[in-house]
Amino acid sequence: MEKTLTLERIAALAKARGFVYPGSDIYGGLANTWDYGNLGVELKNNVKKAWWQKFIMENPYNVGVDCAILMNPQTWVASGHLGGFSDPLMDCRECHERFRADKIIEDFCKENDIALESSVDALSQEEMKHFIEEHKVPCPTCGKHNFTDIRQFNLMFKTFQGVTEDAKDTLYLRPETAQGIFVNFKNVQRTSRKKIPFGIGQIGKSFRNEISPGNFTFRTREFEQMELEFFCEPDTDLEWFAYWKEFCINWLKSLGIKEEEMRVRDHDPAELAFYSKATSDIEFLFPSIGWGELWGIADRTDYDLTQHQNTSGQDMSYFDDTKNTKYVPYVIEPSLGADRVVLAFLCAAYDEEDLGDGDMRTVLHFHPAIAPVKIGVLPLSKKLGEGAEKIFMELSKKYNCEYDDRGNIGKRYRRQDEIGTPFCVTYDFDSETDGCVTVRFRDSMEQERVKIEELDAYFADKFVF
RNA sequence: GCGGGUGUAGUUCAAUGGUAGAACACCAGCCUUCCAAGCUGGACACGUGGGUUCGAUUCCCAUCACCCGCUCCA
Repeated sequence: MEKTLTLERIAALAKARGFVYPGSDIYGGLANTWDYGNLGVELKNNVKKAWWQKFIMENPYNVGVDCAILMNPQTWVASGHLGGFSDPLMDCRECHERFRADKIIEDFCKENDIALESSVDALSQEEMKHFIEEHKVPCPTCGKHNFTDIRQFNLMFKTFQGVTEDAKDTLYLRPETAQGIFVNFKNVQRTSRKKIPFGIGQIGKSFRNEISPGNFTFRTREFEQMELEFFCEPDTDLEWFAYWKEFCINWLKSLGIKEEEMRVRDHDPAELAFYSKATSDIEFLFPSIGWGELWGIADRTDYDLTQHQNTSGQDMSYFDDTKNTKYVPYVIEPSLGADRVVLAFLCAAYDEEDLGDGDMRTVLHFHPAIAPVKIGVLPLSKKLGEGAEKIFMELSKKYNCEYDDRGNIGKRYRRQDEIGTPFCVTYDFDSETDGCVTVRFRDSMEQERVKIEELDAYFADKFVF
């Protein structure tokens, strides 16, 4: 079973079968935008549904929200995105490589034992530029000293509200869904009557002006997140951190991600974002890319709520009436990229099976719960259309089905295999008299006879997870 | 963003300074009827915009997109 699967092959299949197309195709495209096609939208919706089901619907702690993408800019002042969500970049004019000014200074100081009065992060752009000129800091790659000016690269998309493009009307597209949850913490707590610990989940689009997106849908500037902000008592945060880490891993496993395809990577203290006390990434082994982050689980402490409390002047604390104490809750945030995890499921499902004698089939072994098409309904012959159509109409009320009467039956099975349809129902000449159909399984290629009137009950438990 | 490469049907590949061919896929009809590649017919392409030229898919420039590398990634 040795084969080198590449992202390119996945992207090719995705485009050919209607999972994902390049965005704005007829205008020559727009870099790193992708559109989900007829099958892709089903797959993605199923994945989102599966997340919502386990994290919100079935979960005793959590409730959901759906917040606006545009928010009062004060939100980003409080969250730190307006000040800190940018990198000071400069290029070497000699070798054309690009560096982060703060990184270069940091490394230079370490190497030459120079002690800065304050941390590099505290330096302004001017001061960094000045430092680099004064010390004739060399380019780490070519050793020369000929840099461009420092340019700030803010990762937030800017836009304008109203008709005039005035600075005071500047808005930002949210770079994460989390802040919508934080600003609504009091609202949701009150209306849901939840007691701590409890969580608020959200699925929605976010936008980041990444310097270099790429690798198919792995990193795009517009992407969808599935985030949970779980509020708990201070000092219980590390327990909940472990709890949710386990919960997320189990969710992935239950939908067919194998243990050897994922790993957990704990950030070391130096790597932690300023708001975080602990962070673990669940990574997936992508073809071409290698290990890539799927799910970031962060202990955000009381950072966000405190920031909003200070910036807005609103009380963000919670009163625990069993213990008669008041505190700003701590937050555990498992944040999952929807497009990323869809890509992971696509990669994990992809298989090319050698059936011997040069016969090969491409199969997507999706878990039935996320398969875009649940059941293929196939009349053995076109002449059997009437009976098959009736079954299709009936099953379509509950499941996304596909009806196909073109070409021979073997070809149609292969076609369904290639888009990951777990079951095919074949209506044949005997069906007319015995009232049974053949149910054929994608993974084993085996089949069994089922009474037409029992199909409903037969499929009832096939798509749960 | 920088350096290098590539751009012809949906896909994989031809050819050409003067009507762009094929295979697979697709559609219609016939045959067959439970695991792809039977017969007949059909639709579909020179990424975009300029320039040179009597004439450009072919030569030149720009642009866009993709691939590889560097960089970056809350």
